[in-house]
Amino acid sequence: MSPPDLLDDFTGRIGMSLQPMLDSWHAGLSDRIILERPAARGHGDLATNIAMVAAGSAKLPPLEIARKIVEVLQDSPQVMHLCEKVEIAGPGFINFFLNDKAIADAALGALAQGRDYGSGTAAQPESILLEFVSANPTGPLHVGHARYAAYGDSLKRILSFAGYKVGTEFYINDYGSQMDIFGISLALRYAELWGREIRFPDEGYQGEYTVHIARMIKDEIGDSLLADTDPDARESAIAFFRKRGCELVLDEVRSVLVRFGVVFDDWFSEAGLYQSDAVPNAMQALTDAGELLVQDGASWLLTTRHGDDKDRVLIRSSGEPTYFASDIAYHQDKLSRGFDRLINIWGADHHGYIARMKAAFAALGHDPERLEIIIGQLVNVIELGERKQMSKRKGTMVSLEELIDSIGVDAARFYLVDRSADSTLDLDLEKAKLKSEENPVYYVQYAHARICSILDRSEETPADSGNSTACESLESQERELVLKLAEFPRTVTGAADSRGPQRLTAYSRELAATFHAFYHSCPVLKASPDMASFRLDLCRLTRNVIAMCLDLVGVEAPESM
RNA sequence: GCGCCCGUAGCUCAAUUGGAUAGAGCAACGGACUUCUAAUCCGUAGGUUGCAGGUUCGAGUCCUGCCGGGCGCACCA
Repeated sequence: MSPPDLLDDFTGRIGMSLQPMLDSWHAGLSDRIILERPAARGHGDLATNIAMVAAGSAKLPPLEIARKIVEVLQDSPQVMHLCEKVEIAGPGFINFFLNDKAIADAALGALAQGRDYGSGTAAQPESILLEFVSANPTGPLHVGHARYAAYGDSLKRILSFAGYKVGTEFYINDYGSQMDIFGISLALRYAELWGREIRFPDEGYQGEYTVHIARMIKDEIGDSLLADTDPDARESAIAFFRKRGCELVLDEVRSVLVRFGVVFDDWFSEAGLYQSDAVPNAMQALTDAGELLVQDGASWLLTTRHGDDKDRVLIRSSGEPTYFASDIAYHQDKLSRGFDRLINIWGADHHGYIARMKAAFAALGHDPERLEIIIGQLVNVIELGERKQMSKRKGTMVSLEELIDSIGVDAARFYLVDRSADSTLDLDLEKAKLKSEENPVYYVQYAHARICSILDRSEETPADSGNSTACESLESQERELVLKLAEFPRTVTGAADSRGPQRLTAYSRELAATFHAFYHSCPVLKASPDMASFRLDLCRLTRNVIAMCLDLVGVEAPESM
């Protein structure tokens, strides 16, 4: 159990001092009552809206409540010994001006926690299965997948840091008609490599990459399947190309993701579901629950009972199960593995699928709340000022590989995760290349490198960390830095709860800016010995927090630049 | 037509889940390197948060209706 950080500690002290009075007003300490850093400097270091919130149940004007609260706080040593002064402002805010000693102590307390500072804040540390990317294995990943990979992986890191137990999974859609088309496309490319005339079907995968894959297969098997690749090719040959092509694509997908810093705990094959009884079992469970209806020769899941706008086919009249059928079986499997919550990250083009999936959960007797679907908006590629539709089939796309090659992993990940997932992202690769040196990631990394350089030049060793005596008097930039550092635990909580990694990149920029300002006005190594020692501790803490922020979004924290 | 997402500074985006005077970066302008990393800092300028109502002590944030953009609405996956 790590000690509470500055904000939590102070909140606790206020709460304890005010409890009796709040009880008498039947107000309680609801989560609407917040302690936060006010935007304006003149409003103190910390502020609370408690008087305004309590006004409702106390049936008194906010300002009057605020006066009574401040009276009580003035008599509370545990609050006042941290404060310079307390004042009432605006419609009833109570503003706290902390004394320098309290601020300096907070920094040393945070530093003492090392890599645990800000971690383990989850209110209920549930176990979560996070599924993302899950691209069809019919070609390389593109920048759209890159966005989900960066977002999902950052979310995994953040949730884990916050104390959740998180598993990540890539669902391989290696079954169904798209795979058949992929197999046929490869067979045709293969024949083409042997000099045969081919006519490529419109719905085939025409991207250049199919040639490379076909060549790899050709090198493996020679001409042994050539006779089978005519327009009326034998099913077994198609099956071979489908399977081998899928394996080769997955090898590439896996390795480019590793390069991108994204490693999945599990890869789950849809085709594998069909090698077990998972799908029939799920159908049976739905039949037993009376949720299935046979009509027009097909089996329908009555999802309208659970809020969907139309019922959905699970088994076609041909007897073939739909994608939805195997997806239900897949989610049954996920639940059977004991997760409290399933989070799926889907592209915006799948949002229409949410209602039916949740309905299936309800039909199986599960609480749909356990399934959380995050919709990530799409990435548009801009070329010569024009929006281009990305299509794997036509081969018109910017691959993750190209993105990494042109701007690097750090800039790419920071850029992709630096904006909320629910706004569409336009990516102009040429512009991104030109502008990559303006990427804010370097601003943050530079602060880290700067600190490392200072620590490197100082006489102190890592063993001196945290041994400074708290300063009695601080410069304003020192106060700002500590207060900014004090926001880190809440930033992590906010990022985890709102599933918003961009909170961390935004925070890391603010922290870097605060540090750079501190750097310019507060010399570290040239200060008097006591002061130098304290400032070195501030540097260590800042370095740790920046490194944690960057790590939480999968970006390196370099020691020099 | 119905559903989901978005609309904030010239551009790209934030905004502590409803808090006080809406903030950063880029672009523009003016300053600071014989100094612990100038990939930095300090300052100036830039806004009716798409529009109109509503809810309340308080709205960029919540509700309703418009306008504009994106994405969906299969016995495809």
